[in-house]
Amino acid sequence: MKSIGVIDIAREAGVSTATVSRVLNGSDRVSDRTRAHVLEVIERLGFSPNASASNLRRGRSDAIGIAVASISQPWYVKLIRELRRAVTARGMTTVVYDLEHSSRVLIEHTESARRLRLAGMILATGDRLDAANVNASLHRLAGSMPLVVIGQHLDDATWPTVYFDDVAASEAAADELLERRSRPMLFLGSSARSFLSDQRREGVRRALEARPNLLRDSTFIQLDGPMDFATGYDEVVSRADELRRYGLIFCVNDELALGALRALGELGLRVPEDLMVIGYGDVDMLPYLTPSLSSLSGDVNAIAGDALEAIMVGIAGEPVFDTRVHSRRIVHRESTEDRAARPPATAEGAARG
Amino acid sequence: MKSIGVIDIAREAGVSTATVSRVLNGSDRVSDRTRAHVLEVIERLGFSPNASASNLRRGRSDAIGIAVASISQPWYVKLIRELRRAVTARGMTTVVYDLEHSSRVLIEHTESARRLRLAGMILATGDRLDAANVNASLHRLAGSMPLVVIGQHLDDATWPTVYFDDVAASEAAADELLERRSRPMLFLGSSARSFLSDQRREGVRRALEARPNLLRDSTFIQLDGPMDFATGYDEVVSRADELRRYGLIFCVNDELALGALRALGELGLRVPEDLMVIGYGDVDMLPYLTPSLSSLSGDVNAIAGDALEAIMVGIAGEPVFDTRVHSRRIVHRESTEDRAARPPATAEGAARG
DNA sequence: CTGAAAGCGCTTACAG
DNA sequence: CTGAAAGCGCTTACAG
Repeated sequence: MKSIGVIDIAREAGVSTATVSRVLNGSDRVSDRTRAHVLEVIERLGFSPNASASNLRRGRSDAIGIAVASISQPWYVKLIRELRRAVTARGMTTVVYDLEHSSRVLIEHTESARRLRLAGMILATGDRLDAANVNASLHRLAGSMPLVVIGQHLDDATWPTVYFDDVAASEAAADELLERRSRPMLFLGSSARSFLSDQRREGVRRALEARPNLLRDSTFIQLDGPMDFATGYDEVVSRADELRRYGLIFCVNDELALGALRALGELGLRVPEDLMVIGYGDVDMLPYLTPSLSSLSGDVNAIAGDALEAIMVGIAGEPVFDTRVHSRRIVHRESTEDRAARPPATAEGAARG
Repeated sequence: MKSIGVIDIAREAGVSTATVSRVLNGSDRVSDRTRAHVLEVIERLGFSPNASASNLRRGRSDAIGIAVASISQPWYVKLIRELRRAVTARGMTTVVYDLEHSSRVLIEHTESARRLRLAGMILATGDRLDAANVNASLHRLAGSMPLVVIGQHLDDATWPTVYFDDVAASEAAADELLERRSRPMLFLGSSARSFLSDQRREGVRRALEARPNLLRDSTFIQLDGPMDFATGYDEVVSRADELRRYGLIFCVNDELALGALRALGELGLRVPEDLMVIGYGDVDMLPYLTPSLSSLSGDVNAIAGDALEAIMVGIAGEPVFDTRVHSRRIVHRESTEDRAARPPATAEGAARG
């Protein structure tokens, strides 16, 4: 079936295609009477303007790309939704890209975004972007459209960056927990592929550096595979013999922490009495675990607001800020409670964390 | 900056734009020598073909839309990834739409898909699609491109449908659990807005119908808000006084079940000794909870395979099957274990469920 | 194997 | 406020 175009609408309405186009685009250079008539015809014929033709003629798309490290991580889903809400409110649209933590997929998506001539791209990932092929793709992308990166600053970036200071957040959190319990730590999950996990480890290391005897007996585990529930579980179970050396397990994300929690339970170790556990990201389910999990939380809306401002200013062709840094806060729940024995479970209202 | 086009490539390579286009599209009507030369120029100038121009001229996009009820639910994320993998392997691309469980967003996205002249749309949701405005959008969409719906069959559907038989799955599961523990049930989460939750309740109801005395003392809770961790928690806490009446809490999704689990723990009720708990969806984290959560599992790949076949056949313009039905299986973990006292936690290897 | 030229469906500067 | 016409950057039927 041949689909309906502006020509069909123009003929049916007895006007020119220029007028149809003006109605479609909300131009005020159309009389109310003409506009109403044209809209009626559009509605009646079920006309939907061809976005390719429109974008081609205009020389740009009205869509902003949102690429995130993984849509299976709740923080990124919140970010996508907040950005979509804000972008839609400005009359533009969004295209979502799930990078699946894969540099191959990242490169595929950046090429796709270039072909689509998107209005701009917001890229949010903690995975390293400095591999040669990824870096080249990013620079090519930034040469085609405004780009904003959320999560990490690259030395050779020509684009604005918004991120959390995870070194400071980790150091502050580790410091606070070491004050409470002066014991060695097990750090779970730095990775050569993840920029953020490096930052998080670095912060913890700094806190331990001020306590050399604890640093000596602490362990930093590097993970090369996925950092998910199974890995958190496996890593803890495989270290069953040495766990009593530590006072805290510090995980680079909440998934690892949840897996660790399960493993500790199976091993008969109590949380927080024997070992405290803390994660990163503060996903929604943490208050509902038993024990509820503490985590380092980062405000989605603050980041989304900055990214949106940067991309809009960039689209307008104006100069954009270079870098914006946000801070995280620690959210204490049962897994880092300072207690010798568990209080009555209902007392804390932990589910309202 | 004016971006590079086929004309620039043609001039630089000393060929016509027709030849450049043939190289871009992998036509075999180009000599190897010419092809290599043109590709070199494309690479050197960093040329990226304008998708709008290409789509406009071809009259179609090579992108398939994938719209899911919510990207915060892991099953849908798996579906998206499996579909993307398969679509990419066929040389096409995907566009992801997150419906956020909102009919308004669904309508926005279907209109957007029509404007983009997508090659086809795969829509996966358990939310009701029979409201007048949603239904009209779907029929308009199906009039514009091949459509496949995953999750529910509508009587007036003109498109193929793939779904799980959740009535049968719920009935079988409830039956099995009632055999083990002949006690009334608390069913959590049917909703006027969710087709799937209706199906799931219906299956449970049928299993109870064969046991009238249990049916009489069972309770079916309708939820109008979100069906998330907080709701599962709140609903159980607010029924603290009556919980001992029940032998099982049957939840329409895993999120509710997790919230319920936490609430039961706070109330001092043991799972599964006092109450069994089962969810729906079998998300990855369930084996790592304490106790690990039982759930009804559905195979993503089988559904994705059928949906992909249907959309591809539809794009080819050939007749497509009407309906394909898949079955779910129950995955037993600690929360439905038949036991009087908890065995040693390490015994079961639950984390490998 | 290659090129000249038409045309996909819109939008917009220009003229009235 | 409205219309005639050019043109966005590709692809493809046609001719050679």
